[in-house]
Amino acid sequence: MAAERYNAPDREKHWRKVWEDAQIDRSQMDEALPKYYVLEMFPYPSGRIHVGHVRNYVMGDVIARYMRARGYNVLHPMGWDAFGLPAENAAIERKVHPKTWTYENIAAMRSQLKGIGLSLDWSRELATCDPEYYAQQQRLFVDMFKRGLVYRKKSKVNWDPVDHTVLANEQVIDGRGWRSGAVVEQRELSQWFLKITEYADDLLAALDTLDRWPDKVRLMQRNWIGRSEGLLMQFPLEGDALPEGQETLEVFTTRPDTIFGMSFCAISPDHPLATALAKKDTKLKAFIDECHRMGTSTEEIERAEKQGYDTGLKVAHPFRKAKFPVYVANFILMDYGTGAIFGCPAHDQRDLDFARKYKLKVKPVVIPEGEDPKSFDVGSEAYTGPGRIANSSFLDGLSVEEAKDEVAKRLEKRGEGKRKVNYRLRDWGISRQRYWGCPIPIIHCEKCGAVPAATLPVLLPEDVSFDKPGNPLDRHPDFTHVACPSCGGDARRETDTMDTFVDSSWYFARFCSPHATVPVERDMVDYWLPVDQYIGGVEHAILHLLYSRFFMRAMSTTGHVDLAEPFAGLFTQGMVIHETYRDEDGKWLSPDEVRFTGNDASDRRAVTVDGGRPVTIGAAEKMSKSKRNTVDPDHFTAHFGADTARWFMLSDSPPERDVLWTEEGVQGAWRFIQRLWRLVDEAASQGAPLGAKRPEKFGPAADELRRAAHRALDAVSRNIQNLRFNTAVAAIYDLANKFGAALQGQKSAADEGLDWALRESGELLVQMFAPMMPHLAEECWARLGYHSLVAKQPWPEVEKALLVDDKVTIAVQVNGKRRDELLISRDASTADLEAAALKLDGVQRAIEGRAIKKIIVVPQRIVNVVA
RNA sequence: GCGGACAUGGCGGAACCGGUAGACGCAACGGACUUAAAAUCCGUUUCCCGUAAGGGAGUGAGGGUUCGAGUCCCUCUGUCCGCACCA
Repeated sequence: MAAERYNAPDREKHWRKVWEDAQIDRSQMDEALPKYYVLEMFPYPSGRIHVGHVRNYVMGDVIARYMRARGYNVLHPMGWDAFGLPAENAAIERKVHPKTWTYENIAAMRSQLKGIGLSLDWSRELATCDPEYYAQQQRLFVDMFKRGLVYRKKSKVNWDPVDHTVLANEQVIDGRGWRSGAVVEQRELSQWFLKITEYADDLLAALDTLDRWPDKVRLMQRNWIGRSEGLLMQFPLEGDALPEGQETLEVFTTRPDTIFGMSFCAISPDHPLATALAKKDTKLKAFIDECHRMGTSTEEIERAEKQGYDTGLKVAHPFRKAKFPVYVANFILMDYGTGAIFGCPAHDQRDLDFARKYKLKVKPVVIPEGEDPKSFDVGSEAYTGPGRIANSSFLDGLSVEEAKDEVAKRLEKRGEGKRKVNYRLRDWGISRQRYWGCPIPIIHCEKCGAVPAATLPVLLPEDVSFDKPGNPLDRHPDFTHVACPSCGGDARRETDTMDTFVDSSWYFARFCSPHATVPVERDMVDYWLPVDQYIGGVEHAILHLLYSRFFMRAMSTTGHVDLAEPFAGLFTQGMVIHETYRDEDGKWLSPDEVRFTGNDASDRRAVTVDGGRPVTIGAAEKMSKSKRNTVDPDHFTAHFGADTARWFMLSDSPPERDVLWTEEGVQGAWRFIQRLWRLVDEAASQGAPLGAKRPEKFGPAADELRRAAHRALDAVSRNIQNLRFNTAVAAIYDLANKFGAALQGQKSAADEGLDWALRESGELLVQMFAPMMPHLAEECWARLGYHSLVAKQPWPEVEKALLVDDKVTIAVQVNGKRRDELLISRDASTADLEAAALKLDGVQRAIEGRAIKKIIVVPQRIVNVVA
C-alpha cells in the first residue's frame, strides 16, 4: 500500500510546535557538559530574509543539531545588526521613523526565520538598536576611553554640499552624491578613533594560532595589517617658497637600497607641506582641490592616472651632490607612512608611471641575476625582484638586504634616518555623522575638553525629523545642550554616532548573557567563548573579523573578558546566485514574470508571462533587489516546505562556493523528500518491528545493506563535522538508492536478517538526515513507531567492523596506465599481488612480451608494472 | 593600481597523504506501468574509433618532477572577490 504524499507545509508546522513546547534549543550554562557555540553572522534587518540568509543559517543549524546529538551543550543564538544607513534612507524616502521601520522589519524577518525550523535559542535574541544593548556598548566605550584606547583626530570624509551630509564610499558615484548629484567634496572633521594599531603586532602574530580559519582569510588579514620594516629618512629641503619651520621632509621607505636610483620626492595632497605651499600658490591649491574630488577610497586613488604638481622645492640627496624636485602627487596616501616618499622609478611601478609621465630619470640600481648593469633597462615594467646593487657608489655589489642595512646604518649615524616598523593598518575611525546609530557618550566642554557622559545610557531621542538635510541630532536642542559632568558648566553633547561595525564587534559575547546589566557576565563568557564555529560571508573576511578580534583584546584590557580570539573556527560560505532576465527594453524581470519555451538545455529561451515578449536570459548573479532575481523564501516554503529549501541549499555545491538556485534543483530536492518518505514507510511495514531482537546471523543481502548504512553513517558524520554538506548529501542519496534496492530485493527473495537490517538502516538513514531535514525526520521517526523526538536522540554509533571489507579491488597499471583490475583479499602480501597482477589478461596484453623492469606495489591501492 | 581566490562531462560537483578521474545530483535519451498524462520504477550517458571484444584521448593552456599528477613545482590565460563611511 503506497503511502500518501508527504504534506510538508502542514507537517512542518506541527513539528515546529512540538519542538517549541519541548524547548529543544534552549541553552543553559552547565559546567558538567562540554559546550559548543555555533553562530552565524547576524543579519541586517532589511525587511525580508532572502535565500542567501537561509543558506547561512541552515549550515549553522545542521552543525547545532549534529553537535547536540553528539552530546554537547550547544549555544545557537540569533540577533539583529539593526543600526545603519538603510533605516535613515527609509525615513527620508518614506517618512517612516527609523525605529519603526527597523522593528517592523525585525518582526517580519523573525517570523520568516521561524518558518525554516532553525533550532535557535530565541530567548537570547537581541537587536543592536535596543537601548538594552547599546547602553552596554557605551559602557565599553567609556571604559576604553579611560584606558586610553580612544582618541580624537581630524580625518577626511566625503561631503555632499547639497544634502549637508557625509556620504559613504558607496554613496559616491563618479564623484557625485547618489541622491543630490552634487559634486562631492572632501572635508576634514574631528572624529573618534579606536587604537586598533596598539594591537597590530598581536593581531598579526595570533593569526598563526587560528588553525580552524581558512588560510585565505588569514592571508587577507595579514596583508591588511601590512607590517613592513623600513626607514624614516630626513631630506633637507630648499627653495624660495619653502614655508617656515619645514626645512626637512620626512619620508618612509621600505627600499632604502634604491636610494641611488631616486629621481624625485612626492608628497600627498594632504601633507602639511602641501597645505602650507598652497596658501601662496593658487595653481597648487587648484591641483589639490582637484585631487579632493577624487574620492577617499584607496582603490580610486591608486587607480587614477598618476598626476603631480611640481612645487619648485628641491631635496638634496643624502649621499650625492644632486638635487631632486618635490612633487605633490595624487597617488600618495597621507594615511600611510609619513605621506611622503622618495621615488625610485626603476623599482616601483607607481613611481615608474609617474616618472614616464613627467619625463624624470629612470636609473636601475638593482640588477637581476644574469643581467649586465650597463645594459639593463626596465622598459615599462619596474623591476621589484632580488638582485645585486649597481650604479650606487658604496652600495655596489651588495644584495638588496645588505644594501638596506648599510643605508640605514649610515643615516642613523648621521641622525637623518631611523628604522621603523610601519603598518598599513590604521586606527579605526568610528564617528558617523548620522542619527541611527549608537550615540557616542561624550560631552564637549570648553573648559574640560571631551568628557565621558556621567549618566548612561545616552538614549537616542525619538522626536526627530528627516525633512531637513543633515543629522537630526545636530538640531535637537534637548539632546545637544547639557551640563558638563565635570565642571557643571554649559557644554555640548557629541552628536556623532558609532560605526555599526562597533555593534557587531562584541554581539557574540553579549549572547552569553543577553539581558545582563553589565556588558558581559564573566562566568558566562568564560564558559561559552570562544565561538567554536562561526559562519558567514567572505565579504567580512577583513573588517568585521579584525574589529572583533581587536574588541576581544580591548575588552581584555578593560577587564571585561579574558580572551584574545573570539572565533576558534571560521567558515566563509558562498552566495546564492540566480539567472537574470531582461525584456527588450532592458528592464529587469523577476523569475515569476518569465516563461521558458526552449526544447532542451541547449535551446533555452524565454518569453514574458503576460504578453509573450522575448526575454534575454542573463548570467547568474548574486541575488539582488535591483536585478529582481531574488527568490522569496516564504512563497517557496508555503508550497514545498522548509526542508526542501534546506536540502537544496546543502546539496551539490560545496558550501564555500556560490550555489546556483534553479527550479530543477528545487524539484529534485522535493522529489527526494517524497522518496524518502515512501522508503521509510515501506521499511516500517516490511522491516522488523520496533525493538526486535538482533539476529545472530545475517545473509549476504542483509550484510551488504548494513555495510552500506554504516559506511554512509561514517561518511555523513565526518562530512558534517568538516562542513562538507554536499558530500554528506551525496552519501545519503547513495544509501537511499541502496536501501531502495534492498527493499525491492526483499520482495523477490528472503535473506536471513534482512528485515532487521532494513529497520536498522532505515532508522540510521532518518537520523543521518535529521540535522538537515529535521521536520521530515520527525515524521519518519514517528512512522517507524517511536513516540520520542529524533531531535533528542543521541547520534548513532558506527559499527567499525562493518567499514572494513575483506576483499578489495585494486587497479593494475602497466607503465602508469590502468590495464586491468584485481579483486583480492585485503591483506594479500606484496608477493601475492605481484603474482596475481602478472596473470591478468589485460596486463599480459599490455606488456606484449617485453621484459619487466620493476613492479611497484602499494598494498590495498595499486600495482604498477613497469615494462 | 594593490591584494586574494578559483578553473574537472551538457550542468552543479566528487576524488582521504601523489595511486582505478567523473561518486552523488540535475538535464537528456531509451524502456516499464497507464486509455492518457502526471507521479513512480528500470536502464544508458566524458569524447573519438569499433557491432563487439578492445583501443586512443582526456581535469583552462604550455612545460617540469615521479613508476604514477586533477592533486606537487614553474610560466601563461580566463573568471570572480576585497580595498577602511554598505552591512
